[in-house]
Amino acid sequence: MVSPAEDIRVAVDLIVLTLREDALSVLLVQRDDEPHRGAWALPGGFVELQEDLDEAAYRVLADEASLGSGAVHLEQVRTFGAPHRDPRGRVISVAFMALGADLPDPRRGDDVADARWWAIDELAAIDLAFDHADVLACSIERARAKLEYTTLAVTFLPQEFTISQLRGVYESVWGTTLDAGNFHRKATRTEGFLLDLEKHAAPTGGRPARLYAAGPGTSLVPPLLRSGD
Amino acid sequence: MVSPAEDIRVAVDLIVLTLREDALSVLLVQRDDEPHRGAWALPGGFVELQEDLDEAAYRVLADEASLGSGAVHLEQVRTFGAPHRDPRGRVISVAFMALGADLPDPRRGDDVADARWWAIDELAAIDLAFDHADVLACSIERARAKLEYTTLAVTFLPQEFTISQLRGVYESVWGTTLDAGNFHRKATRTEGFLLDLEKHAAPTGGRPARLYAAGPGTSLVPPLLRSGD
DNA sequence: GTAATAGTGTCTGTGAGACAGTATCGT
DNA sequence: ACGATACTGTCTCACAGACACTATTAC
Repeated sequence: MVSPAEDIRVAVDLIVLTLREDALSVLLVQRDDEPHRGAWALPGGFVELQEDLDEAAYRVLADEASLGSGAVHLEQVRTFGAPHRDPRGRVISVAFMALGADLPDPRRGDDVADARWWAIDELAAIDLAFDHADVLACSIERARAKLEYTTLAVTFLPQEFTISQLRGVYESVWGTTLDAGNFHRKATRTEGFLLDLEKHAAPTGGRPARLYAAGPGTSLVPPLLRSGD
Repeated sequence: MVSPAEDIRVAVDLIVLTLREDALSVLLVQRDDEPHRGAWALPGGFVELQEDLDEAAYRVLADEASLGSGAVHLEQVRTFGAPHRDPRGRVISVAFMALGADLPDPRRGDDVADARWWAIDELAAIDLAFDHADVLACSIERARAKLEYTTLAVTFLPQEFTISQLRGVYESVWGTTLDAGNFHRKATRTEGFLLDLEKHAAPTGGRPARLYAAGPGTSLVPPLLRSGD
């Protein structure tokens, strides 16, 4: 069977999300080549022949963001393949979302003029390269939705955390405020969500908060809905 | 920029789901070529150079299932790209789920020995080609989950339908039984789900059922959870 | 009338949201 | 003492599930 698609190339694009000072932020790189030279874009790269899709994503994560695979939760979002999304030719891109706690400032990679974290709210002002604004919007909506019915929020936090910090994740990602008391009850009473470490954090001007770690569960039943919006 | 991925080919695979005699069923084709000659597989095909991914999916749908784009709801599921999933070489496949009402029996296409509907429950007995069992399982789980929080169930029904038929969709796809009275109340009182046509179906041995059409809403708030399972 | 299917009412338990109250720290 | 943060109790409303009841057809 002869392939009619020999000139299609396959890439992965990464939407690396973290919380920086309570703001949901994404890692962008400034392009050093045409097309879109000087524009900000999602980190990405072509898939190699002997490499699975998520291996490619991990490789790009290491190359362009100096992040090891242990630091993040990686998840496929969607594949984007409009014929002219890349002016160089036909490129189909598999978008991966990477969520991590307190990720470091990026070091500069190849083909890249600069790399930095952007708060989501800052991005209304700038134009992203290619269709990356769509890809990003799709991923952020996915992340927001998955906080509702999975335990994904803990991936934004260090190994040990307090309920207040966990609530802060929900508030920052959703852009809402939540009732502290009701959230506390809901989080602590949901089976499998949290592991009580039976110790306390250093106090920060009030009663010291109990420390928790991520529990064994991955889904939240019943879900934690952002109903009030 | 030289691509290191010139030999990767991109395909779409289709998971065409419908209800046949109250059984969730999928369209499979029997391969007429190596590899996996004689095995049953999901319909699929390579993406052409000037064609968007969903255009490719619609084309395959027309070629291998004689289904027009109006008849189905098409939705991207996930992309599968393990290096040796296809023994002929590196093939990355974007999986699309197509849901439709009462779809016709397929006519035979090219490269295909046979094509028919299989009830999901029959598939435990047979081995699908490539990684298509994984692809199918992933899609069915997606469909089951989306019935909970979207109005997707109506895509399995004709334009005009009764509440009983709608409940039948949920029962068939989830493999559960639901309380008729509670379901009726829930479905009719969820804003945007249904459009009351203010007429009745021909009776079938009992009180004639009111007819409804799909409403304008796409998401179900609050969701219709398969909690009892 | 009976059987069958459609649709409503009613009760009960669970849980979310509002918000008041208690606990434990620093100063 | 007081302010600040962490938790807990209580009330109310909405809704899911169980299930009894009424409605409208065919026979």
